[in-house]
Amino acid sequence: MAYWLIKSEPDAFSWDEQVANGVEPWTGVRNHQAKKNLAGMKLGDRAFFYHSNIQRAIVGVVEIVREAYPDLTAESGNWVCVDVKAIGPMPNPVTLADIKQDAALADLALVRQSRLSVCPVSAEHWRHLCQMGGWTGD
DNA sequence: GCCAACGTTGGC
DNA sequence: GCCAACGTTGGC
Repeated sequence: MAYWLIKSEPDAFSWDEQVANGVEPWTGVRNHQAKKNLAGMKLGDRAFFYHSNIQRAIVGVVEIVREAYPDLTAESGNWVCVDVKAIGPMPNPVTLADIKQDAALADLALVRQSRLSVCPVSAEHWRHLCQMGGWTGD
């Protein structure tokens, strides 16, 4: 199983909305590297749900429940989306400031490529971030 | 095919 | 609100 991190501006689509909706199509990605990451997602993969801009913190965990398929919100280009399902909130949201202070997370894609909205997360980083956030799920 | 100009994203 | 990073566009 692979791990990911997906970003959303809470003004546009928040964790609360994700929880309320349950399963949500993750549309609107218009960046080739992010698209490549979306296309690499497999059923059952987990992803951190990150609030950019205002809050800048990992606030929840989602699971990929449908692999990449055409993003119908795209007017042109072959963009894709996946469906994600809320698993649960991060007990203690892990802020970007926390992440940046941790040397073990220095090469996290989130830090190195701040503009990439869909990032891979290694298994070690995933465990580390779960520990920081008090996530006790699997 | 190069590069300057410009737009967008996201952190601060 | 500003700025850095980076992607895209268009002139040459």
